[in-house]
Amino acid sequence: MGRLGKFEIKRIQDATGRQVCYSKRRSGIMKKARELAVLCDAQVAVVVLSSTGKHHHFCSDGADIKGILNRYQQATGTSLWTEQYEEMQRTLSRLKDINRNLRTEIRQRMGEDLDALEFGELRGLEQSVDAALEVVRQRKYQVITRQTETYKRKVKHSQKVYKSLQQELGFMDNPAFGFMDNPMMGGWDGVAAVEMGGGGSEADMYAFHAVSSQLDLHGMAYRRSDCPLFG
Amino acid sequence: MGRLGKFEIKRIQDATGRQVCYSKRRSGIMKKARELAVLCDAQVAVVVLSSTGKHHHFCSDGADIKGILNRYQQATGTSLWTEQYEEMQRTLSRLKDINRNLRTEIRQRMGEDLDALEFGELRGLEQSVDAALEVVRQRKYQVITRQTETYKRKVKHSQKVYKSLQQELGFMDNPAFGFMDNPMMGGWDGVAAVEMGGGGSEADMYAFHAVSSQLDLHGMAYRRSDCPLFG
DNA sequence: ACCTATTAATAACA
DNA sequence: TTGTTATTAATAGGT
Repeated sequence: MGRLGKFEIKRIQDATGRQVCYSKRRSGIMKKARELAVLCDAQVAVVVLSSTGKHHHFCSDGADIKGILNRYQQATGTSLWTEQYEEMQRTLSRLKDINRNLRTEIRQRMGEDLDALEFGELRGLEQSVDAALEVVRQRKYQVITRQTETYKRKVKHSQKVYKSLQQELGFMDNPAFGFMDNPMMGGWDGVAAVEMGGGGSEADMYAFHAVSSQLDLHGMAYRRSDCPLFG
Repeated sequence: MGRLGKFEIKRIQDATGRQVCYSKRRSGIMKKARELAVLCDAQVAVVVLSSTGKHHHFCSDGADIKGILNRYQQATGTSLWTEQYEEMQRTLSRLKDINRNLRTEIRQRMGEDLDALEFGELRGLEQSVDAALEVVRQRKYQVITRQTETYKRKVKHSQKVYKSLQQELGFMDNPAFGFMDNPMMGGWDGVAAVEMGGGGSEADMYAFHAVSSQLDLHGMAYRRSDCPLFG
């Protein structure tokens, strides 16, 4: 159709001509799409992206592109995004399973939900918890020892600095500036006394926050019914 | 176009005529789509769903519908499925965070990775593990006690049955059929001896399988780069 | 499917 | 861009 007899379907070289052709044929195809949809009671979606970055689309009647494409992939089995989606669903439910199991293990290690365990499992759990307790105790004493030694070193250093200062300033013989020896009543033992003594309200101040606070899991559930694709 | 002068664009009532029209116009629009794509160097996607359940689509050059629609939603800001996808991504990474934290807690309760804990946290952990150990021990003894009592009852019952059988058969005075009292050397104490004694290879048979076997988490990582949509 | 009368689309031009 | 027009392309209805 057109003025001249011959007309090849190949990329139009002239940019202007190509642009004009794009405009006219685009409106043409959209019109055809609408006619097809109305005449034949079909759902039609057309998406066009020009090489210059413009975009246009047509979509039959009241439906939206999303809906048509959903029906399309449902009808064809073609996967536009369903595959992705379902793989993620699987990953999600695996993660949730793992989560549940991890929680069960933690509860059991805390002495809860033991009813499901056989005697042998209970025995194993006891041994494991016992061993862990020993390791934690060792670590605690290691930490307290290190802290105490650091403190001792600091005190020693302060003493040293203070004494050399005294010497420099010539106050060596004034007893009012003397440095008290062992100001906290014996370093390690002092801290150990705090740690051991007075089980009660003070002990609660050291509640195991750093770990248990990691358990905020509210709002995590991802239900399939939340997803419009599968509503 | 056609034989008659007038031609309204409205749903064709005759089913056969509608079907014929669908065929012809569908191929027509596909042809137009291809011509538009080639002549004007554009990307064109057409999806048609007939009312009878058939489906057809056209897609320019080498690109696939998925690609064109991706570019389309990128160009327009329209969200065909990106929103869904990103929400799931968020959920996934939340779950993975939670998972990591749960593992950390378990490891700490097993006496591993304690380096990150402050003294106060270590103290809390020790107390928690200690309390759990006590609960597990109690439960173990409860189970062993119940098992032992069940066993005792069974033995008593067997004895009873055996004795009444002896009476019925008139073998009361034959010492060869006497029932041994306490055949396993003292019920509860006997089982307790098994539980307590000989720490070594026997103890490993009761390894804590039921719990630690829940920790198979391989292949869980979901990397964003796995997704062609965002490749 | 194939024809063909007719209308619709559109290439070239303004 | 938009409009006009000569031509070809699409296609309704019939076979």
